[in-house]
Amino acid sequence: MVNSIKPISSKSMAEQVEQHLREYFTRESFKPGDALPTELELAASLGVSRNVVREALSRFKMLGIIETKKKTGMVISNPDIVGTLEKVLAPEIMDESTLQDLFELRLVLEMGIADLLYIRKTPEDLDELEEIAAREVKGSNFRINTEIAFHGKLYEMTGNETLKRFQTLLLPVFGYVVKLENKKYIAGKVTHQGLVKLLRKGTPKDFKEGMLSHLQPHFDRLNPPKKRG
Amino acid sequence: MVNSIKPISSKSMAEQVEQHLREYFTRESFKPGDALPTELELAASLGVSRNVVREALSRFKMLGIIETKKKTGMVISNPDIVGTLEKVLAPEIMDESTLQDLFELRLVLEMGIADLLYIRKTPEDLDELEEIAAREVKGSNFRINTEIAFHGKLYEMTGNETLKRFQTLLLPVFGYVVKLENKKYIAGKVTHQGLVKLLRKGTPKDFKEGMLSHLQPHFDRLNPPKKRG
DNA sequence: TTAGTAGTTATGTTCTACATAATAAATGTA
DNA sequence: TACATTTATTATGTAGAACATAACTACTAA
Repeated sequence: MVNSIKPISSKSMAEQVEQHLREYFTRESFKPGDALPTELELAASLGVSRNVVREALSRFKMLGIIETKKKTGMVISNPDIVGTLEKVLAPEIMDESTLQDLFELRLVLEMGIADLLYIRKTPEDLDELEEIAAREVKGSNFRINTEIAFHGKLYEMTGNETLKRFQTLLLPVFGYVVKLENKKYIAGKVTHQGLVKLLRKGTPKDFKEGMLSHLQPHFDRLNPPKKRG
Repeated sequence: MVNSIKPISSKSMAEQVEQHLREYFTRESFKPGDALPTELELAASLGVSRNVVREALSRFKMLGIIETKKKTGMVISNPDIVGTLEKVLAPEIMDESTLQDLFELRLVLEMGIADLLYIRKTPEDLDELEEIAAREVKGSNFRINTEIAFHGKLYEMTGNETLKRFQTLLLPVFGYVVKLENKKYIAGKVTHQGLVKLLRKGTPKDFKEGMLSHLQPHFDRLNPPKKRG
Protein backbone atom coordinates (compact mmCIF):
# COMPACT_ATOMS: atom_id res chain seq x y z
CA MET A 1 0.00 0.00 0.00
CA VAL A 2 1.11 3.48 -0.71
CA ASN A 3 1.81 5.21 2.54
CA SER A 4 1.58 8.80 1.46
CA ILE A 5 -2.04 8.42 0.54
CA LYS A 6 -4.09 9.62 3.45
CA PRO A 7 -7.29 7.69 4.22
CA ILE A 8 -9.24 10.82 3.30
CA SER A 9 -10.80 11.97 6.51
CA SER A 10 -14.19 11.21 4.99
CA LYS A 11 -15.53 12.73 8.16
CA SER A 12 -17.76 15.68 7.51
CA MET A 13 -16.60 19.10 8.56
CA ALA A 14 -19.27 19.20 11.24
CA GLU A 15 -17.92 16.03 12.77
CA GLN A 16 -14.38 17.31 12.71
CA VAL A 17 -15.44 20.57 14.29
CA GLU A 18 -17.30 18.65 16.96
CA GLN A 19 -14.14 16.79 17.77
CA HIS A 20 -12.01 19.92 17.76
CA LEU A 21 -14.42 21.70 20.05
CA ARG A 22 -14.48 18.78 22.44
CA GLU A 23 -10.71 18.83 22.67
CA TYR A 24 -10.81 22.59 23.05
CA PHE A 25 -13.23 22.35 25.96
CA THR A 26 -11.11 19.91 27.90
CA ARG A 27 -7.84 21.58 27.00
CA GLU A 28 -9.08 24.91 28.35
CA SER A 29 -10.87 23.06 31.13
CA PHE A 30 -14.20 24.73 30.60
CA LYS A 31 -16.63 24.53 33.49
CA PRO A 32 -20.40 25.01 33.55
CA GLY A 33 -21.21 28.68 33.27
CA ASP A 34 -18.11 29.54 31.27
CA ALA A 35 -18.75 31.58 28.17
CA LEU A 36 -17.71 30.41 24.73
CA PRO A 37 -16.40 32.45 21.82
CA THR A 38 -19.01 33.56 19.33
CA GLU A 39 -19.98 31.44 16.39
CA LEU A 40 -18.19 33.76 14.04
CA GLU A 41 -15.01 33.65 16.08
CA LEU A 42 -15.12 29.87 16.16
CA ALA A 43 -15.76 29.72 12.44
CA ALA A 44 -12.83 32.02 11.78
CA SER A 45 -10.50 30.12 14.12
CA LEU A 46 -11.40 26.78 12.64
CA GLY A 47 -11.41 28.05 9.10
CA VAL A 48 -14.88 26.80 8.28
CA SER A 49 -18.19 28.41 7.56
CA ARG A 50 -20.47 29.53 10.32
CA ASN A 51 -22.95 26.99 9.07
CA VAL A 52 -20.70 24.05 9.78
CA VAL A 53 -19.89 25.40 13.21
CA ARG A 54 -23.59 25.68 13.92
CA GLU A 55 -24.15 22.06 12.95
CA ALA A 56 -21.50 21.00 15.43
CA LEU A 57 -22.84 23.33 18.11
CA SER A 58 -26.31 21.96 17.52
CA ARG A 59 -25.00 18.59 18.57
CA PHE A 60 -23.65 19.91 21.83
CA LYS A 61 -26.92 21.68 22.45
CA MET A 62 -28.75 18.40 22.08
CA LEU A 63 -26.46 16.80 24.64
CA GLY A 64 -27.05 19.70 26.99
CA ILE A 65 -23.35 20.52 27.03
CA ILE A 66 -23.99 23.95 25.56
CA GLU A 67 -26.79 26.37 26.27
CA THR A 68 -27.40 29.57 24.40
CA LYS A 69 -29.11 32.86 24.87
CA LYS A 70 -29.40 35.43 22.17
CA LYS A 71 -26.95 38.23 22.31
CA THR A 72 -25.45 36.87 25.52
CA GLY A 73 -23.85 34.00 23.69
CA MET A 74 -23.15 30.41 24.59
CA VAL A 75 -22.15 28.85 27.88
CA ILE A 76 -21.09 25.39 28.98
CA SER A 77 -23.61 23.57 31.13
CA ASN A 78 -24.24 20.23 32.86
CA PRO A 79 -25.24 17.59 30.35
CA ASP A 80 -28.16 15.34 31.13
CA ILE A 81 -26.75 11.88 30.55
CA VAL A 82 -29.93 9.88 31.05
CA GLY A 83 -31.83 12.29 28.85
CA THR A 84 -29.22 11.78 26.17
CA LEU A 85 -29.41 8.03 26.53
CA GLU A 86 -33.13 8.29 26.03
CA LYS A 87 -32.53 9.78 22.62
CA VAL A 88 -30.65 6.72 21.35
CA LEU A 89 -32.51 3.94 23.09
CA ALA A 90 -34.96 3.01 20.38
CA PRO A 91 -35.41 -0.76 20.54
CA GLU A 92 -36.85 -0.97 17.04
CA ILE A 93 -33.64 0.14 15.38
CA MET A 94 -31.09 -1.44 17.72
CA ASP A 95 -29.28 -4.60 16.72
CA GLU A 96 -30.16 -7.76 18.53
CA SER A 97 -26.88 -8.33 20.30
CA THR A 98 -27.06 -4.90 21.91
CA LEU A 99 -30.64 -5.54 22.95
CA GLN A 100 -29.58 -8.80 24.51
CA ASP A 101 -26.74 -7.00 26.30
CA LEU A 102 -29.16 -4.45 27.71
CA PHE A 103 -31.49 -7.19 28.81
CA GLU A 104 -28.66 -8.72 30.77
CA LEU A 105 -27.61 -5.32 32.03
CA ARG A 106 -30.97 -4.89 33.67
CA LEU A 107 -30.63 -8.27 35.35
CA VAL A 108 -27.24 -7.18 36.62
CA LEU A 109 -28.75 -4.01 38.05
CA GLU A 110 -31.57 -5.91 39.74
CA MET A 111 -29.10 -8.23 41.37
CA GLY A 112 -26.74 -5.44 42.29
CA ILE A 113 -28.95 -2.95 44.07
CA ALA A 114 -29.40 -5.05 47.19
CA ASP A 115 -26.68 -3.49 49.29
CA LEU A 116 -27.65 0.01 48.25
CA LEU A 117 -31.23 -0.80 49.19
CA TYR A 118 -30.27 -1.85 52.68
CA ILE A 119 -28.34 1.35 53.17
CA ARG A 120 -31.13 3.61 51.99
CA LYS A 121 -34.45 1.95 52.72
CA THR A 122 -36.84 3.63 55.12
CA PRO A 123 -39.89 2.24 56.92
CA GLU A 124 -42.17 4.39 54.78
CA ASP A 125 -40.62 2.96 51.63
CA LEU A 126 -41.24 -0.56 52.86
CA ASP A 127 -44.88 0.20 53.62
CA GLU A 128 -45.39 1.61 50.15
CA LEU A 129 -43.63 -1.32 48.54
CA GLU A 130 -45.77 -3.74 50.48
CA GLU A 131 -48.87 -1.97 49.32
CA ILE A 132 -47.79 -2.27 45.70
CA ALA A 133 -47.12 -5.97 46.13
CA ALA A 134 -50.49 -6.48 47.82
CA ARG A 135 -52.36 -4.62 45.10
CA GLU A 136 -51.14 -6.94 42.38
CA VAL A 137 -52.60 -10.03 44.01
CA LYS A 138 -56.12 -8.72 43.73
CA GLY A 139 -56.48 -7.16 40.30
CA SER A 140 -53.87 -9.32 38.69
CA ASN A 141 -54.71 -8.35 35.16
CA PHE A 142 -51.60 -6.69 33.93
CA ARG A 143 -48.65 -8.56 35.22
CA ILE A 144 -46.27 -6.25 33.38
CA ASN A 145 -47.65 -3.12 35.00
CA THR A 146 -47.24 -4.50 38.47
CA GLU A 147 -43.75 -5.60 37.58
CA ILE A 148 -42.93 -2.07 36.55
CA ALA A 149 -44.47 -0.55 39.63
CA PHE A 150 -42.74 -2.88 42.05
CA HIS A 151 -39.27 -2.83 40.57
CA GLY A 152 -39.56 0.87 39.87
CA LYS A 153 -40.21 1.48 43.53
CA LEU A 154 -37.14 -0.57 44.39
CA TYR A 155 -34.94 1.67 42.30
CA GLU A 156 -36.58 4.72 43.79
CA MET A 157 -35.67 3.41 47.22
CA THR A 158 -32.00 3.43 46.34
CA GLY A 159 -32.17 7.21 46.42
CA ASN A 160 -30.20 7.21 43.22
CA GLU A 161 -32.06 9.34 40.72
CA THR A 162 -29.79 8.45 37.81
CA LEU A 163 -30.15 4.76 38.50
CA LYS A 164 -33.91 5.10 38.74
CA ARG A 165 -34.19 6.95 35.45
CA PHE A 166 -31.77 4.56 33.83
CA GLN A 167 -33.81 1.52 34.71
CA THR A 168 -36.96 3.24 33.48
CA LEU A 169 -35.25 3.63 30.13
CA LEU A 170 -34.35 -0.02 30.07
CA LEU A 171 -37.93 -1.14 30.62
CA PRO A 172 -39.02 -0.90 26.98
CA VAL A 173 -35.91 -2.79 25.94
CA PHE A 174 -36.63 -5.48 28.48
CA GLY A 175 -40.20 -5.81 27.30
CA TYR A 176 -39.08 -5.80 23.70
CA VAL A 177 -36.64 -8.65 24.22
CA VAL A 178 -39.14 -10.68 26.17
CA LYS A 179 -41.64 -10.30 23.37
CA LEU A 180 -39.00 -10.93 20.73
CA GLU A 181 -37.99 -14.26 22.20
CA ASN A 182 -41.59 -15.11 22.83
CA LYS A 183 -40.84 -15.56 26.47
CA LYS A 184 -43.64 -15.71 28.92
CA TYR A 185 -43.50 -13.60 32.00
CA ILE A 186 -42.81 -16.63 34.10
CA ALA A 187 -42.71 -15.79 37.76
CA GLY A 188 -39.86 -17.03 39.84
CA LYS A 189 -40.36 -18.94 43.03
CA VAL A 190 -40.05 -15.86 45.22
CA THR A 191 -42.89 -13.39 44.74
CA HIS A 192 -42.91 -9.64 45.21
CA GLN A 193 -44.50 -10.10 48.58
CA GLY A 194 -41.76 -12.49 49.48
CA LEU A 195 -39.16 -9.92 48.50
CA VAL A 196 -40.78 -7.29 50.68
CA LYS A 197 -40.70 -9.62 53.63
CA LEU A 198 -37.02 -10.34 53.06
CA LEU A 199 -36.25 -6.68 52.70
CA ARG A 200 -38.01 -6.01 55.98
CA LYS A 201 -36.67 -8.76 58.14
CA GLY A 202 -33.91 -10.51 56.25
CA THR A 203 -30.26 -9.76 55.64
CA PRO A 204 -28.88 -8.40 52.37
CA LYS A 205 -27.70 -11.90 51.66
CA ASP A 206 -31.21 -13.26 52.06
CA PHE A 207 -32.59 -10.59 49.79
CA LYS A 208 -30.03 -11.32 47.09
CA GLU A 209 -30.97 -14.96 47.18
CA GLY A 210 -34.62 -14.03 46.97
CA MET A 211 -34.09 -11.70 44.06
CA LEU A 212 -32.12 -14.32 42.19
CA SER A 213 -34.91 -16.78 42.72
CA HIS A 214 -37.38 -14.18 41.54
CA LEU A 215 -35.43 -13.59 38.34
CA GLN A 216 -34.33 -17.20 37.83
CA PRO A 217 -36.58 -17.77 34.79
CA HIS A 218 -34.78 -14.97 32.99
CA PHE A 219 -31.35 -16.23 33.96
CA ASP A 220 -32.26 -19.69 32.75
CA ARG A 221 -32.72 -18.30 29.29
CA LEU A 222 -29.27 -16.77 29.03
CA ASN A 223 -26.71 -18.18 26.66
CA PRO A 224 -23.77 -20.28 27.83
CA PRO A 225 -20.17 -19.10 27.50
CA LYS A 226 -19.63 -19.58 23.75
CA LYS A 227 -17.74 -16.58 22.49
CA ARG A 228 -20.55 -14.43 21.21
CA GLY A 229 -20.18 -12.40 18.04
CA MET B 1 -53.79 34.46 32.30
CA VAL B 2 -54.79 34.97 28.74
CA ASN B 3 -55.30 31.61 27.20
CA SER B 4 -54.86 32.46 23.57
CA ILE B 5 -51.29 33.43 24.12
CA LYS B 6 -49.14 30.47 23.26
CA PRO B 7 -46.16 29.84 25.52
CA ILE B 8 -43.93 30.65 22.57
CA SER B 9 -42.22 27.37 21.96
CA SER B 10 -38.89 29.01 22.78
CA LYS B 11 -37.41 25.85 21.43
CA SER B 12 -35.27 26.43 18.43
CA MET B 13 -36.49 25.26 15.06
CA ALA B 14 -33.72 22.67 14.97
CA GLU B 15 -34.94 21.19 18.23
CA GLN B 16 -38.52 21.10 17.04
CA VAL B 17 -37.49 19.46 13.80
CA GLU B 18 -35.49 16.90 15.75
CA GLN B 19 -38.60 16.07 17.72
CA HIS B 20 -40.80 15.92 14.65
CA LEU B 21 -38.39 13.65 12.87
CA ARG B 22 -38.16 11.34 15.86
CA GLU B 23 -41.94 11.01 15.93
CA TYR B 24 -41.93 10.52 12.19
CA PHE B 25 -39.43 7.69 12.44
CA THR B 26 -41.42 5.77 14.99
CA ARG B 27 -44.77 6.51 13.39
CA GLU B 28 -43.58 5.12 10.06
CA SER B 29 -41.67 2.44 11.95
CA PHE B 30 -38.40 3.00 10.15
CA LYS B 31 -35.90 0.21 10.36
CA PRO B 32 -32.14 0.22 9.76
CA GLY B 33 -31.46 0.43 6.07
CA ASP B 34 -34.63 2.31 5.25
CA ALA B 35 -34.12 5.37 3.11
CA LEU B 36 -35.23 8.82 4.22
CA PRO B 37 -36.65 11.64 2.12
CA THR B 38 -34.13 14.14 0.86
CA GLU B 39 -33.16 17.18 2.88
CA LEU B 40 -35.08 19.42 0.52
CA GLU B 41 -38.21 17.32 0.79
CA LEU B 42 -38.00 17.34 4.56
CA ALA B 43 -37.44 21.08 4.58
CA ALA B 44 -40.44 21.60 2.34
CA SER B 45 -42.66 19.27 4.36
CA LEU B 46 -41.73 20.87 7.64
CA GLY B 47 -41.84 24.37 6.27
CA VAL B 48 -38.35 25.30 7.40
CA SER B 49 -35.11 26.06 5.69
CA ARG B 50 -32.78 23.33 4.62
CA ASN B 51 -30.31 24.79 7.05
CA VAL B 52 -32.47 24.03 10.05
CA VAL B 53 -33.17 20.55 8.80
CA ARG B 54 -29.48 19.93 8.47
CA GLU B 55 -28.85 21.02 12.04
CA ALA B 56 -31.40 18.51 13.23
CA LEU B 57 -30.06 15.79 10.95
CA SER B 58 -26.58 16.50 12.19
CA ARG B 59 -27.77 15.52 15.64
CA PHE B 60 -29.07 12.18 14.42
CA LYS B 61 -25.83 11.60 12.59
CA MET B 62 -23.92 12.10 15.81
CA LEU B 63 -26.10 9.52 17.54
CA GLY B 64 -25.52 7.12 14.69
CA ILE B 65 -29.23 6.95 13.97
CA ILE B 66 -28.74 8.33 10.49
CA GLU B 67 -25.99 7.62 8.01
CA THR B 68 -25.49 9.39 4.74
CA LYS B 69 -23.88 8.84 1.42
CA LYS B 70 -23.71 11.44 -1.25
CA LYS B 71 -26.23 11.15 -3.98
CA THR B 72 -27.64 7.97 -2.45
CA GLY B 73 -29.17 9.88 0.41
CA MET B 74 -29.78 9.10 4.04
CA VAL B 75 -30.65 5.82 5.72
CA ILE B 76 -31.59 4.81 9.24
CA SER B 77 -28.96 2.77 11.04
CA ASN B 78 -28.18 1.15 14.38
CA PRO B 79 -27.15 3.75 16.92
CA ASP B 80 -24.15 3.07 19.12
CA ILE B 81 -25.47 3.73 22.59
CA VAL B 82 -22.23 3.37 24.51
CA GLY B 83 -20.47 5.56 21.99
CA THR B 84 -23.14 8.18 22.51
CA LEU B 85 -22.83 7.93 26.25
CA GLU B 86 -19.14 8.53 25.86
CA LYS B 87 -19.88 11.88 24.31
CA VAL B 88 -21.71 13.18 27.37
CA LEU B 89 -19.70 11.57 30.14
CA ALA B 90 -17.32 14.39 30.92
CA PRO B 91 -16.74 14.33 34.68
CA GLU B 92 -15.42 17.89 34.77
CA ILE B 93 -18.70 19.43 33.71
CA MET B 94 -21.12 17.05 35.42
CA ASP B 95 -22.87 18.09 38.59
CA GLU B 96 -21.85 16.39 41.78
CA SER B 97 -25.06 14.54 42.47
CA THR B 98 -24.93 12.84 39.09
CA LEU B 99 -21.31 11.94 39.66
CA GLN B 100 -22.22 10.43 42.99
CA ASP B 101 -25.03 8.52 41.31
CA LEU B 102 -22.66 7.10 38.74
CA PHE B 103 -20.20 6.16 41.43
CA GLU B 104 -22.92 4.15 43.10
CA LEU B 105 -24.02 2.75 39.77
CA ARG B 106 -20.64 1.21 39.28
CA LEU B 107 -20.80 -0.39 42.71
CA VAL B 108 -24.20 -1.79 41.75
CA LEU B 109 -22.73 -3.27 38.59
CA GLU B 110 -19.81 -4.81 40.42
CA MET B 111 -22.16 -6.46 42.88
CA GLY B 112 -24.57 -7.53 40.18
CA ILE B 113 -22.37 -9.31 37.68
CA ALA B 114 -21.75 -12.36 39.85
CA ASP B 115 -24.47 -14.58 38.43
CA LEU B 116 -23.64 -13.60 34.88
CA LEU B 117 -20.01 -14.41 35.59
CA TYR B 118 -20.82 -17.90 36.76
CA ILE B 119 -22.84 -18.53 33.64
CA ARG B 120 -20.16 -17.33 31.26
CA LYS B 121 -16.78 -17.93 32.83
CA THR B 122 -14.36 -20.29 31.16
CA PRO B 123 -11.23 -21.95 32.50
CA GLU B 124 -9.09 -19.81 30.20
CA ASP B 125 -10.68 -16.68 31.61
CA LEU B 126 -9.92 -17.78 35.13
CA ASP B 127 -6.30 -18.45 34.28
CA GLU B 128 -5.91 -15.03 32.76
CA LEU B 129 -7.63 -13.38 35.69
CA GLU B 130 -5.36 -15.17 38.10
CA GLU B 131 -2.35 -13.99 36.20
CA ILE B 132 -3.53 -10.40 36.43
CA ALA B 133 -4.06 -10.74 40.16
CA ALA B 134 -0.64 -12.31 40.59
CA ARG B 135 1.08 -9.60 38.61
CA GLU B 136 -0.13 -6.86 40.89
CA VAL B 137 1.48 -8.35 43.96
CA LYS B 138 4.94 -8.03 42.52
CA GLY B 139 5.15 -4.63 40.86
CA SER B 140 2.56 -3.01 43.06
CA ASN B 141 3.28 0.50 41.92
CA PHE B 142 0.06 1.59 40.34
CA ARG B 143 -2.81 0.32 42.37
CA ILE B 144 -5.31 2.03 40.09
CA ASN B 145 -3.99 0.34 36.97
CA THR B 146 -4.23 -3.10 38.48
CA GLU B 147 -7.73 -2.28 39.67
CA ILE B 148 -8.70 -1.39 36.14
CA ALA B 149 -7.09 -4.47 34.65
CA PHE B 150 -8.66 -6.87 37.10
CA HIS B 151 -12.18 -5.52 37.13
CA GLY B 152 -12.05 -4.88 33.41
CA LYS B 153 -11.30 -8.55 32.88
CA LEU B 154 -14.26 -9.45 35.06
CA TYR B 155 -16.61 -7.49 32.82
CA GLU B 156 -15.01 -9.01 29.78
CA MET B 157 -15.76 -12.42 31.20
CA THR B 158 -19.47 -11.66 31.27
CA GLY B 159 -19.43 -11.84 27.49
CA ASN B 160 -21.50 -8.70 27.49
CA GLU B 161 -19.78 -6.20 25.22
CA THR B 162 -22.10 -3.33 26.11
CA LEU B 163 -21.60 -3.91 29.81
CA LYS B 164 -17.87 -4.06 29.35
CA ARG B 165 -17.74 -0.81 27.41
CA PHE B 166 -20.13 0.81 29.82
CA GLN B 167 -17.96 0.08 32.82
CA THR B 168 -14.91 1.35 30.96
CA LEU B 169 -16.74 4.63 30.53
CA LEU B 170 -17.53 4.76 34.21
CA LEU B 171 -13.90 4.36 35.23
CA PRO B 172 -12.92 8.02 34.87
CA VAL B 173 -16.02 9.01 36.82
CA PHE B 174 -15.12 6.57 39.54
CA GLY B 175 -11.60 7.87 39.73
CA TYR B 176 -12.82 11.44 39.66
CA VAL B 177 -15.16 10.93 42.60
CA VAL B 178 -12.52 9.10 44.59
CA LYS B 179 -10.13 11.97 44.06
CA LEU B 180 -12.83 14.55 44.71
CA GLU B 181 -13.66 13.15 48.09
CA ASN B 182 -10.02 12.64 48.84
CA LYS B 183 -10.64 8.98 49.40
CA LYS B 184 -7.77 6.62 49.49
CA TYR B 185 -7.90 3.47 47.50
CA ILE B 186 -8.40 1.46 50.62
CA ALA B 187 -8.42 -2.22 49.90
CA GLY B 188 -11.19 -4.36 51.29
CA LYS B 189 -10.50 -7.48 53.26
CA VAL B 190 -10.85 -9.75 50.26
CA THR B 191 -8.10 -9.26 47.69
CA HIS B 192 -8.19 -9.82 43.95
CA GLN B 193 -6.48 -13.14 44.45
CA GLY B 194 -9.13 -14.04 46.96
CA LEU B 195 -11.82 -13.22 44.44
CA VAL B 196 -10.23 -15.43 41.83
CA LYS B 197 -10.14 -18.30 44.24
CA LEU B 198 -13.81 -17.83 45.05
CA LEU B 199 -14.70 -17.61 41.41
CA ARG B 200 -12.86 -20.84 40.76
CA LYS B 201 -14.04 -22.96 43.62
CA GLY B 202 -16.81 -21.11 45.40
CA THR B 203 -20.50 -20.64 44.75
CA PRO B 204 -22.03 -17.44 43.35
CA LYS B 205 -23.12 -16.67 46.89
CA ASP B 206 -19.55 -16.93 48.13
CA PHE B 207 -18.32 -14.69 45.36
CA LYS B 208 -20.94 -12.04 46.09
CA GLU B 209 -19.87 -12.00 49.71
CA GLY B 210 -16.28 -11.70 48.66
CA MET B 211 -16.97 -8.89 46.25
CA LEU B 212 -18.91 -7.00 48.89
CA SER B 213 -16.05 -7.37 51.26
CA HIS B 214 -13.67 -6.20 48.56
CA LEU B 215 -15.75 -3.08 47.95
CA GLN B 216 -16.74 -2.50 51.57
CA PRO B 217 -14.58 0.61 52.00
CA HIS B 218 -16.54 2.28 49.22
CA PHE B 219 -19.89 1.24 50.60
CA ASP B 220 -18.92 2.57 54.00
CA ARG B 221 -18.64 6.01 52.51
CA LEU B 222 -22.12 6.13 51.08
CA ASN B 223 -24.74 8.46 52.51
CA PRO B 224 -27.57 7.27 54.73
CA PRO B 225 -31.22 7.43 53.66
CA LYS B 226 -31.93 11.16 54.05
CA LYS B 227 -33.97 12.25 51.05
CA ARG B 228 -31.26 13.56 48.79
CA GLY B 229 -31.70 16.73 46.73
C1' DT C 1 -20.63 -6.47 -25.62
C1' DT C 2 -18.13 -3.32 -23.14
C1' DA C 3 -15.36 0.54 -21.89
C1' DG C 4 -15.80 5.12 -21.35
C1' DT C 5 -18.22 9.44 -21.13
C1' DA C 6 -21.62 12.68 -19.98
C1' DG C 7 -25.61 13.80 -17.21
C1' DT C 8 -28.20 13.78 -13.04
C1' DT C 9 -29.04 14.07 -8.24
C1' DA C 10 -28.53 14.45 -3.10
C1' DT C 11 -25.40 15.72 0.25
C1' DG C 12 -21.49 18.95 1.75
C1' DT C 13 -20.00 23.61 2.20
C1' DT C 14 -19.92 28.57 1.76
C1' DC C 15 -21.80 33.16 1.63
C1' DT C 16 -25.11 36.78 2.25
C1' DA C 17 -28.95 38.78 4.29
C1' DC C 18 -32.13 39.71 7.69
C1' DA C 19 -34.95 38.69 12.06
C1' DT C 20 -34.81 38.65 16.99
C1' DA C 21 -33.69 39.13 21.68
C1' DA C 22 -30.87 40.95 25.24
C1' DT C 23 -27.63 44.05 26.71
C1' DA C 24 -25.30 48.53 26.88
C1' DA C 25 -25.18 53.29 25.75
C1' DA C 26 -27.30 57.57 25.07
C1' DT C 27 -30.79 60.74 25.59
C1' DG C 28 -34.30 63.49 27.64
C1' DT C 29 -37.14 64.94 31.50
C1' DA C 30 -38.45 65.97 36.32
C1' DT D 1 -28.60 64.39 40.02
C1' DA D 2 -31.63 60.60 39.33
C1' DC D 3 -34.53 57.94 36.65
C1' DA D 4 -37.20 56.50 32.72
C1' DT D 5 -37.18 55.99 27.82
C1' DT D 6 -35.21 55.42 23.56
C1' DT D 7 -31.63 54.04 20.59
C1' DA D 8 -27.59 51.41 19.08
C1' DT D 9 -25.10 47.21 19.34
C1' DT D 10 -24.23 42.45 19.18
C1' DA D 11 -24.72 37.32 18.99
C1' DT D 12 -27.81 33.88 17.91
C1' DG D 13 -31.71 32.16 14.81
C1' DT D 14 -33.49 31.47 10.21
C1' DA D 15 -33.73 31.75 5.25
C1' DG D 16 -32.15 31.34 0.59
C1' DA D 17 -28.99 30.93 -3.21
C1' DA D 18 -24.97 29.11 -5.15
C1' DC D 19 -21.53 25.85 -6.14
C1' DA D 20 -18.56 21.58 -5.04
C1' DT D 21 -18.49 16.70 -4.82
C1' DA D 22 -19.48 11.95 -5.00
C1' DA D 23 -22.15 8.28 -6.84
C1' DC D 24 -25.46 6.44 -9.68
C1' DT D 25 -27.68 6.17 -14.59
C1' DA D 26 -27.87 6.16 -19.21
C1' DC D 27 -26.02 6.88 -23.34
C1' DT D 28 -22.34 6.55 -26.83
C1' DA D 29 -18.65 4.69 -29.50
C1' DA D 30 -15.30 1.21 -30.66
